[in-house]
Amino acid sequence: MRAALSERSGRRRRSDVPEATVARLPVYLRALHVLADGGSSTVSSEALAAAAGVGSAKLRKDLSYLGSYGTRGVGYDVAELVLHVSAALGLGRRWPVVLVGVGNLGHALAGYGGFDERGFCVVGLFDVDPARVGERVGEQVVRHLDELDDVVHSARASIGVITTPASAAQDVCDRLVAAGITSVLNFAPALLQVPAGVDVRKVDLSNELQILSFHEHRKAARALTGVPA
Amino acid sequence: MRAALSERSGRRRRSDVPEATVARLPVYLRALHVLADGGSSTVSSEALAAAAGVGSAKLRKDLSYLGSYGTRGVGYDVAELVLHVSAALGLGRRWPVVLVGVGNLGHALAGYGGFDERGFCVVGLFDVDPARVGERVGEQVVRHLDELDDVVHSARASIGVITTPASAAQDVCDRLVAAGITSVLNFAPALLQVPAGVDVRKVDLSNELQILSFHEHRKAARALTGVPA
DNA sequence: ACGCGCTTGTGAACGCATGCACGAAGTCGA
DNA sequence: TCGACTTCGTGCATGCGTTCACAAGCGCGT
Ligand SMILES: NC(=O)c1ccc[n+]([C@@H]2O[C@H](COP(=O)([O-])OP(=O)(O)OC[C@H]3O[C@@H](n4cnc5c(N)ncnc54)[C@H](O)[C@@H]3O)[C@@H](O)[C@H]2O)c1
Ligand SMILES: NC(=O)c1ccc[n+]([C@@H]2O[C@H](COP(=O)([O-])OP(=O)(O)OC[C@H]3O[C@@H](n4cnc5c(N)ncnc54)[C@H](O)[C@@H]3O)[C@@H](O)[C@H]2O)c1
Repeated sequence: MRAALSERSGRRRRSDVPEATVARLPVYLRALHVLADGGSSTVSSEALAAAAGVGSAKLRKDLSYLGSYGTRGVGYDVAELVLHVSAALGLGRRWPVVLVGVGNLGHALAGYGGFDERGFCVVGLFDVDPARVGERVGEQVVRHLDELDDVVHSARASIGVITTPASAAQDVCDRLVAAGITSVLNFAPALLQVPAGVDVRKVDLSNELQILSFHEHRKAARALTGVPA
Repeated sequence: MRAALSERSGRRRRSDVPEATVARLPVYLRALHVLADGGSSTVSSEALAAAAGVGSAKLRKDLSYLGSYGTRGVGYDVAELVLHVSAALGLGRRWPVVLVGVGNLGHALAGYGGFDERGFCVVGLFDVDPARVGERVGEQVVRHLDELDDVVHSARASIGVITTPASAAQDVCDRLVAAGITSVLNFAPALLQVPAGVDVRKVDLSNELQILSFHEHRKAARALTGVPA
């Protein structure tokens, strides 16, 4: 019998949190903040799970990847858990974010206060349209895209948001990566090509609507054929 | 061939498409449109998969849930596949959509032309703020929320979008459901409670950023400790 | 001090999704 | 007409994620 706990690839290490769990941590964190504001000092996995809209077993397993921060027979200390989840998400610091494409959607995002409340702050707005450059949006002034490198470097930003038309998205993405950005949130309906080490998340509102229409379609079909109540 | 297809529960029926596949169909559809605009009349699973950013085996399996619309040795007919995928997504018709909460984000969505291009049309904008009601946004005039029932009923809308503050989201959702809406796209950071038969999809931009910051955090930690190369 | 009830943390079973590998089926050229 | 080549459709194995169920652990009341 050879080394039982091999650290061969494939084995899950201590600090290795499953992606599905990572995607739920922000939900838990928000639920915890609501509970904290409501005056709760401790919370059971059952109650927190209900507040987050998941099963309690799933919640416990998710939190167990971060460590053993609960007390058996009691539950979790809300304030303490907020700290641990925040730490896991890297929210111990405030992340500078740059946004490119200050159009319809970019304006809404730039003026949104919710980001600052959750650990992010916009340090730069960029566009190429001369009519946009110089415009004041929120606490920032829209800069020309050519200034991207300077701002990213001086603010040490590593997160970028793309709200340009799809046709410009890949080019903008390349410039973001060249400037040092290593995480991209993309609202344009385009598939971005990035080098290894750079993360991309895509938010596509049309996709969401089409997924809904798929289910609507099935509901309507089912109402006619299968189950007439 | 005998009818060996039992319709036992648990068996996957013909029209039963896995949820993960449904979520990718809009991506394929968009890629197909790009290819069609580019002049391609047929496309192989390999090429379409590359355009959609997935593996070719996954793409073929996904499409196989809709039927056998490919030609071995050739590939898929682009125009034909567009029709089949559109049909599966229920895009044979144009879906009327109502939007509640014409603030920062609501304005951006209401003025967005991309929805109309993809099978949806906004048939009503609603708010409770007297200052907003009456304002012209895009091709619509903002109505008071009290008119929701009338509009939903007369336009036969079944899809609703919520862009109100989180505190009002559940109340607005209840009113949407009461008016007859059976699919909700929610941008407010709140967990919505809905009766069975109503679908909800949530889009939370802060969550997306926090997921990115998790990975950024790990990258930074790894750069210091593990792999200095 | 001690047992009782409550809740966590986790091993194990299960189910879904992904990736591989290949037979089936169609096209194209000779 | 036929054979070789191309690509689809899919059974199968693998891995990931979810759910179940329960022992371990902690606080509290007696
Ligand atoms: N508006 C919405 O509600 C909405 C909804 C879903 C998706 N989207 C997507 O978000 C993106 C932006 O949408 P929008 O409505 O804000 O469009 P928009 O045209 O109003 O804004 C786009 C902005 O990007 C700028 N831009 C263009 N090319 C650029 C470049 N190369 N570098 C920097 N900036 C550049 C333009 O000057 C403009 O200000 C689009 O891809 C759209 O499909 C928007
Ligand atoms: N703006 C953004 O970029 C952004 C980003 C992420 C999330 N969000 C979320 O989207 C939602 C809207 O954001 P926003 O920036 O547009 O806020 P906003 O305050 O600009 O707009 C909210 C609108 O909803 C209306 N409203 C309030 N209560 C209502 C009710 N009961 N019925 C109908 N309408 C009502 C208000 O009158 C206002 O017009 C919020 O939940 C926010 O957290 C916004």
